[in-house]
Amino acid sequence: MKKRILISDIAKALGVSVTTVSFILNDKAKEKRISESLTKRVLDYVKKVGYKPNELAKSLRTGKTKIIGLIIEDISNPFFGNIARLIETKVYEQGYRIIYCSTNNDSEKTKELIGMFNDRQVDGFIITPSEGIEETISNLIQSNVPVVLFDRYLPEVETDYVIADNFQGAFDATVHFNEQGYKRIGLVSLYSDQTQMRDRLGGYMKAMDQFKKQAYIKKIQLDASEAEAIDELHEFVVDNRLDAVLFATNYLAITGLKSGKKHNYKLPALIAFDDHTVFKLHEPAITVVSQPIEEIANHIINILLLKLQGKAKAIKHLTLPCELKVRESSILKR
Amino acid sequence: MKKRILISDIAKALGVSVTTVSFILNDKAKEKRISESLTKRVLDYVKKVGYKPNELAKSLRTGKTKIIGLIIEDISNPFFGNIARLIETKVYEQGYRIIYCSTNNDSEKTKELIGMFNDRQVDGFIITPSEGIEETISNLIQSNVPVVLFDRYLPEVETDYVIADNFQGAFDATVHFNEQGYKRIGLVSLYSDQTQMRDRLGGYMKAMDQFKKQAYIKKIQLDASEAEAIDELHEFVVDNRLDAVLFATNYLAITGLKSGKKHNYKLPALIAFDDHTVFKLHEPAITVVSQPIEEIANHIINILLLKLQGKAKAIKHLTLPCELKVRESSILKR
DNA sequence: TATTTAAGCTAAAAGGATTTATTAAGCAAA
DNA sequence: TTTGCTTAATAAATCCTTTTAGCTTAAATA
Repeated sequence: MKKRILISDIAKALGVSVTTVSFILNDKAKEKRISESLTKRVLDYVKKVGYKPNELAKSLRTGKTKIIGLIIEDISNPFFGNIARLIETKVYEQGYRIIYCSTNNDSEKTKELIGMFNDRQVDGFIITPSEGIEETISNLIQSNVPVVLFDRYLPEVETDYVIADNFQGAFDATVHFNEQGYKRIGLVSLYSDQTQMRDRLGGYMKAMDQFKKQAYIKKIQLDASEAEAIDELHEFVVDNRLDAVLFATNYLAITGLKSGKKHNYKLPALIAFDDHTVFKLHEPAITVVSQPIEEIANHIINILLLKLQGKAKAIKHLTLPCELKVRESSILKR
Repeated sequence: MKKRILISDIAKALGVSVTTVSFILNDKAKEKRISESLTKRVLDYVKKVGYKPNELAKSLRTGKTKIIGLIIEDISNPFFGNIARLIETKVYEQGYRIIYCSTNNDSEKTKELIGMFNDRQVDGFIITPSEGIEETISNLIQSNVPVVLFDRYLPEVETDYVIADNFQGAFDATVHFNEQGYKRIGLVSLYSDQTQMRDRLGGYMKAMDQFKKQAYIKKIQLDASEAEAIDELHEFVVDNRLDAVLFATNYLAITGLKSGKKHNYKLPALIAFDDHTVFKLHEPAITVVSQPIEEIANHIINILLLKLQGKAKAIKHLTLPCELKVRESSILKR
C-alpha cells in the first residue's frame, strides 16, 4: 500500500514551489508566465510518477465538485432509467459525475435528498420535483445553485425546466381514439397534482369536450398496491363498458394489461403514455404517446452546462412535442 | 444569498473553542469529558442556527466520503436498474450515497471509472466487472478499498462477490425443456467470457450431455445492433428447426421475441434469464430463470458495510439459487 | 506541603490542494 | 543613481474540518 503522492512531493523533487506546479497543472502556465522549459519538466515528471490531485482538497478550495445531483422519481422505471443513462453519458464527457437518488415521489425524502446533496456541494441539480417542495427549490435557486427540473415543473417557482408537451400528447391520443370511432373513452391517471398529470388530464378533457363526449376518469392512489390497482381498473373498464382507455403513465398501462390478464376480460383499445418494451411486444402492440427521451436529456444537459459555466442568459422553459406512435391496440377492427 | 455558517462561528458565538464544538458534534462529548450543560448549550445553538458541517472539509480530514461507487453494466436495463434501486435504498439508510456510472461492458471505460471514483475517494465499490480489468481491481483491493463484485466475478482476483447460481439455473431450465418433451433445444448467448455467460453455457451443456442431445448454440456479438441480432436469431431458430430456446439474458430474449414478430415465424418454446415485465405480460407468458434480486442486493450491502466498518473477516463468495418460474412459453401443448 | 490525578477545555497541526500578494533579478529609461 | 517595468517564480493565506497534544484548575493522595 504505497503512499499517495502529493503536489508538494512533486515540487520538492523538482526543486520548485508548489505554486508553480499548481499553476502548470491548472493550465495557467502561460498566464502566469512560467517558462516553457520548466512547464515541460513539471508535466513530464507528473506524468512519469502518475500524480493525481486529491479531488477533495481541490473541491474544498475551489468550491466546485464536478458532481451533479440527479434526483429522480424511480431509477428502476425504464423511462427514468433511460433518461438517467443518457444524462450520465453526456455529462461524463464534460468531466462531471452523477450522484443520484430515487424519491418515489415522497416529498419529505426529496427535501432531505436535496439538503444532503447540497451539503455535499454538488455543482448542480437535475430534479423530477415532487409536490410540496417549492420552498426547498426556491432556496436552492436563491443560493445560486443551478437547477433544472424535468418531466414536470413547479408553477410557483421560476426556474428552468424541460418537459414533454403532455397536454398536446393526451389531446392527440384522445382525438385518435375518436377518429377511430371509439365511443366510450376513459382516462386512467393518478391522484397527483403534478403538472404532467394535470396536463395529460387537461388534454384528454379538451378533446372530450370538443367531441361532446362524456369523460370517464379513474384515478389511482399513488400508494396503492399493484393488486388493488389491477382490480380497480377491471371495475373501471367493465362497469363503464369502455371501448378505449388512455393511460397517463407507462406503469399504469402495464397494470391495465395485467388487469386484463388476471380478470380475463377483453381489453378495450389502449394508448399508454411513455413507450416501453412491453408495449412494442404486446399482442396487439400498444399505441403510445412517446416522449422524446433523447432530446429531453440533451436539453437538460445543455441548459445545466450553460448555467454551470455562468453563461445562461434567461430562464428556459422547454416543452418538447410528443409523438403518437400508432400501433394495433388503438385501431378499431370492423 | 446568506453566508454559510461555520463551526468557528458557533464557537465564537458561544465563547468556546472550535475543538469543543467539534467533539460535541461528533458524539465525543462523553469520551472527551465535556460537561453535560455545555454539550446541551452547544447542541441547542447548533440546532437553532441550523449549522451543517462542510462535508468536503470533513472528508478531506477524515478520508471518508460516505459515498459508494456503483459501477454497473447498464442502468437502463431493468435487472440492473432494480438492483441499483434496492442498493441505493439500503445504503441510504446507513448514511451512504451512491455515485454511479454505466460501463456498457466497455473495459476501458470501466478502468477509467474506477480510477475517477477512486480519485474522488469513494469509501467502497460495487462493480459488475467487465473482462480485462483484473489488474485494476487487484490494485484497488491492495490499496485496501472495499470492493464487492456482483452478477459475475473475476476468477483470478480474490475478492468478495455475490452472484446467482447461473450454472444450476441454466441446467434446471434445460432439464425442464427436456421433461416437457422438447427435442431440439438451443441456447442463445453472447460472445463473452464473463463468468455468468460461461456458467449459463455450462449448465445448458451439462444437461444436454446428460440427455445425449445435440447442442445448438448461437452467440451474438456484444456490439451487434438489435436489427442484426433479430435476423441472426431468426436464422438460428428456423435453420435448426429448434422447438425450444434458452436465452442467456433478458435482452437477448426480448430480441428473440422481436425477431418472431418481425419475421413472423412461430416462436419455439422459450425460457429467458432474468425476469422482466415483458415476460409476465407476453402471450404466452415467458418462463424465466429468475435471479433473487432482493437477496442479491441485501448481500452486497451487508458485505460492503462490514468491510467499510473493518469488521469483515474472510472473503465471501456468495452464490444464490435462481428460481425457475414456469409459465406458458415452455409448456408443450399436446 | 508537595505531588498526582482527573475534569474540562483549547491551541495548533493536519489534511491537500488553489490563489493572492510578493519578491528577486535583469534591464531600460530618466 | 534612481526609478520603473518585465519576467519568472514563490511564501503564505485560504478553504473548513478533525484530531493530537497540552494546558488549567481543583481535588485527592502521599
